[in-house]
Amino acid sequence: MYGISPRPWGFEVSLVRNGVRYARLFGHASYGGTQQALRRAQAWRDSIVKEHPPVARKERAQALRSNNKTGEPGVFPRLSAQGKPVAWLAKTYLGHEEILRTEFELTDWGHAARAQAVGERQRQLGRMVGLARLHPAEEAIRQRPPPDDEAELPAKRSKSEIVRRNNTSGVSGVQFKTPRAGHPGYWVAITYTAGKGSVSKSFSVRALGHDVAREMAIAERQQQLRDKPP
DNA sequence: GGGGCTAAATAGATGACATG
DNA sequence: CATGTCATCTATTTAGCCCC
Repeated sequence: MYGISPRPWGFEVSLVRNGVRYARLFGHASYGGTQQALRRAQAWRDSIVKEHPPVARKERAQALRSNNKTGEPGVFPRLSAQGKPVAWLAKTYLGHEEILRTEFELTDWGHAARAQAVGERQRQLGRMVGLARLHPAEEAIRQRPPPDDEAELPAKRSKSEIVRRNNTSGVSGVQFKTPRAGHPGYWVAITYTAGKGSVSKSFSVRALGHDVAREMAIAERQQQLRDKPP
């Protein structure tokens, strides 16, 4: 479930690479069930992970932080109580149990101490290996070959195909209405197009009968979807 | 000459809000 | 109501620094 958060309506995938967020939603209504939505979410998550491997640790360690004063990451002076530099040092974090550190005292090196530290820092970086470890699951995902039954998953359904929980007709965009008590009612087909409002057509039960009106409304809805601009 | 604490940066997880 | 976007919280990594 790495990078995937369960939602009441399905799953959300959200990953960040180099400051860019890659996020996508996989609702079970859109993807034909919880299992299929999860499979899709995982496939997409895997593709993002493979497309955007993390930076090399070595590279990341070179980034200058805002509190850096020397202009060289990992290189800084050791100051005396009076605030005067007494030595320059190079420090690099290789791992919890291995932190490299070398000091170049001014008494030994004079003005060359700083340059020595810069050079030493470069040598230290040479020992830093691997990619930034973002999450234990990352490596496994990058190795894993894509599943071969990917194509068998149902295609994403458009919003207009989704039958909502409160739908009474079994067909999205088709509903039965009774304007007032005693009225035989009518079937309506309605389709919404973003920015353009919606078109609708009604089919009277009094004129057509219940079943015919319903069938015609369903047919009308399908026609509306065919006419609908993208 | 280190040991160890801490701040800064980054990214995953999660909740709030928006939209059709 | 279902889906989409954004903000915020939290965990991890590691440079910078203090102090013995």
